[in-house]
Amino acid sequence: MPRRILVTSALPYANGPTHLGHMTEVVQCDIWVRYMKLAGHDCLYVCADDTHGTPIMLKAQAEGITPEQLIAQVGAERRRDFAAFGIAFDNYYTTHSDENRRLTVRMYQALAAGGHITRRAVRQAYDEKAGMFLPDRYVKGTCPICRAPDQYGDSCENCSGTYTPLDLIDPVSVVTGTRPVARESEHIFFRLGDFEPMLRQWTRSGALQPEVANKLDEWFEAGLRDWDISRDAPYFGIEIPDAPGKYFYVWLDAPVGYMASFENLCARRGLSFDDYWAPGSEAELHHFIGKDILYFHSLFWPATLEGAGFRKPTAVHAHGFLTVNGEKMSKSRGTFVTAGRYLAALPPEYFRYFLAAKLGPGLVDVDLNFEEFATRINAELVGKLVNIASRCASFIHRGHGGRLAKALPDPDLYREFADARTGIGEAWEALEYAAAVREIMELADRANLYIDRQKPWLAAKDPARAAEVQAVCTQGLNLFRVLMAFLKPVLPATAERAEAFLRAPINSWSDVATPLLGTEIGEYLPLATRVDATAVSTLVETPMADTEKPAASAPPAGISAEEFARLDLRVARIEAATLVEGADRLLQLTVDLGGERRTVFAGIRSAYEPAALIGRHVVVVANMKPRKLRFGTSEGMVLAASGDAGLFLVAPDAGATAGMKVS
RNA sequence: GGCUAGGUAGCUCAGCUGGUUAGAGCACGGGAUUCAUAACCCCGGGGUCGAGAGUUCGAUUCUCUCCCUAGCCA
Repeated sequence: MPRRILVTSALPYANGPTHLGHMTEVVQCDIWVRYMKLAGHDCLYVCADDTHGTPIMLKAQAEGITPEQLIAQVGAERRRDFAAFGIAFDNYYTTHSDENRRLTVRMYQALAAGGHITRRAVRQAYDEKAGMFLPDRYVKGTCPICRAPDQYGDSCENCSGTYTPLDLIDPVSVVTGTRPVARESEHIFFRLGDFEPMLRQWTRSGALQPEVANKLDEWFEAGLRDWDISRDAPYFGIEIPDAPGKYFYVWLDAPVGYMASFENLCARRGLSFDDYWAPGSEAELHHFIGKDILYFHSLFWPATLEGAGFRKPTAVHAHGFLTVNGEKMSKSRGTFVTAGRYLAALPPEYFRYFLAAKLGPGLVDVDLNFEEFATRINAELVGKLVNIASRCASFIHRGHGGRLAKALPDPDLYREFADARTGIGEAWEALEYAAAVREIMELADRANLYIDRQKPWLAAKDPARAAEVQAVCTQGLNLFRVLMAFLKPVLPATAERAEAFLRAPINSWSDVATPLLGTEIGEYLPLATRVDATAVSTLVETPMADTEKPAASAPPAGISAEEFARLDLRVARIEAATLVEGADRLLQLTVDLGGERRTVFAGIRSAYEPAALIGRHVVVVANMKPRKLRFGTSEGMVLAASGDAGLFLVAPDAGATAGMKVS
C-alpha cells in the first residue's frame, strides 16, 4: 500500500546566500524523499523562501532596493543552488504570495474565533529617527548585569543573562545609531497555554525524536507563555485584517508557507489540499528542520494548526548543524562555505555522499572535515564502489562484444546483495543514513573480494576460459548495480550515469531483485573521480591572521611574568623549507625542536628563499595550539620582526642548539 | 546555573535488552597482485572502552558521583 506523504524542509530565510548549512538540511530531506519515492510511496516535497520580517526590510533598504526585489534575487539564487545540488522539490514557492496571505489570515481568524487570541500593550524600544520599533537584536548596549559592552538587546554573551533592550545601559539602535526611546503599543498574542494538554500528548506520540521530547518537557515545566504574533509598521509582511498598521510576526506566516507552497502545487497538479491538511487526514506530514527552530515547530506550529482546524504533523525531524573543520561556520573565520563556493571546487554529489556517510537520526552536529571528506570520496566512492564497475567493464567489452553472460555464476551472492535492500531501505527511512552507507560499503568490499578471488585477469589469458571471464564480470557488474541502486537516493546523477552505462534503468527499490543478464552494456566512463586535497581546501578562505597581521595592531597591556611564562619559546633548526602552492606568503617549514619534528607554516615567503633557510636556527612558539590552514596543520609559529624595511627572522646567537628554551 | 546529548584504537565511528581474547573504515608497517581512477587482496602493530565507586558470578554495556566537550534556555 503506497503511503501518501507530504514532506517539507525548513524555509530558508531570504536574506543571504545559500550555504552548506542550508544544503545539509535539504540534502537530508531530499535523500529521504527520493528513497520514499523509489520505495513506491506517493511522496511530495515542497519548500519555499521565507521572505518577511525586519531583517529583510532593512537589508533591502541598505541595498537601496525594495524588499520584493531582494527576495526575488535571493529566490532565484536559491532555486539555482538547490537545483545544482540535485534537490528534487515538487514545488519551491515563497511566503510572499497570495496563498500564504490567505492561509495566514484564515489561520488567525480561526484562532481568534476559537478564543485563542488576546491583546495587550507592550513597551518596546523605538527608534525615533527610523520611525520604527526595534527587534531585540537591533538594539545594542552595555549589559545591565555584568556591564559587558556591546551586547544585544535580548541577552548577554558574556554572562548569558537575559533582559529587555530597554534594560541596557546606553542602548543604541543598530539601524540609526541613535538612542532608542521606550514606547507602548498594543500587541496581539496567541495563547499557547490553551494547547498544553494536546501538546503534551502529541509530544509523546512518536512525532518527535526522544531527546527532543525530553527537551520539551523542560519547556512545559517552565510554563507556556503567550506568543506575541504582531509587529508594528513599518514591517515587510502580511497585514493583520482587524488591526490596521499591524503585521503578522514573520514566524507566524513562515510555517504557513509549507501549506501555501503545497496549495500552489495542488492548483498545478489537481491535488486536493484538504486530503493533506484537514483534521483526520490519512496522509503523512513530515517536517525536516534544524535544531535551532525546534521551538517553533514543536510548540507553536502544532498548536496553531490545531487551533485553526488543521491536522498536526506526523513527525518533525530535527538535525544538527554543519561545522567546518570542527568549527562553526562563520564569515569572520572564513569557514562560511556558500553553495557557489562549493560548486566552484567540487561536484555536488560528493557533498551529498559525505553527508549521508555522516548523518544519523539525532541532533548531533556533522563536521565537514576536509581530510575526511577527501578520504571518504577517494577510498569509498571511487576506490571501492565505482572501482567494481571499472575493473569489470573492460573484460565484458574485450571479447564479448559488451554483452553480459546469460547466467550468474554465484546467484546466492547476488541474492544476498539484493536482499539487503530491506534493511538498507529501513535505514534510509529511519534516517540512519550513516548506517546505510556503512552497510553498502561492506557489501562493496565483498564485491571487490569476490572479483579478487575469481581473478578474471588470469582466466582472460586463456581463450578457453572466455565464458568464465564473462560470467565473473557479469556477476561483478550486477553486484555493482545493486549497490548503485541502494545509493540512488544519495547520488541520483551518478546513479543515472550508471544506469545509462548498464543500459538498464532503476525505477523502483525492488528492481534489483532480478539481475541483468544477456543484455548489452554501454561504454564505461569514469563515474566518479578522485578529489585532491587542494580542491577541498579552497572551500575556505585562509584567515592567516597570525602571519599577516603583526602584533603592532594590538598594543598589548602590561603582562605579568606568569603570563609571559605561558609562552614556550624554543630554539628550532630548520630542516626543510618548501614553497606552498596557492599561498603567496607562506613557506612550509619542517623544524627540529631538539628531537621533536614539527611542521610550521610561516608567512615569510616574501623575504626568504626556501633553500637559504635550511640549517638556520630560529625561535619558535612551541606550545601554540595546532592551527589548521588550507594547506595543512601548523604546529607552531616562527618569530620574525617586520616593519616598513621588510621582514626578518629572529635568530639566536651562534652556539644555541635546537630545543633550547628561550626566556 | 538548569536541561539535553556525547566522551570506545592517531582520526571517523559500530558495539541490540550486561557474558568467552572489544570491532570496522581511514592512517601506519609488512606481504601479494597488476583487471581496475597508485584502485583491490592478505597479514600486523596499536585501546586501563573519560575518572572513581557501587550492583552482579561477570560491566564498555545497569546505578550513583565527578571531570571534559557540544548545544538549548522562547
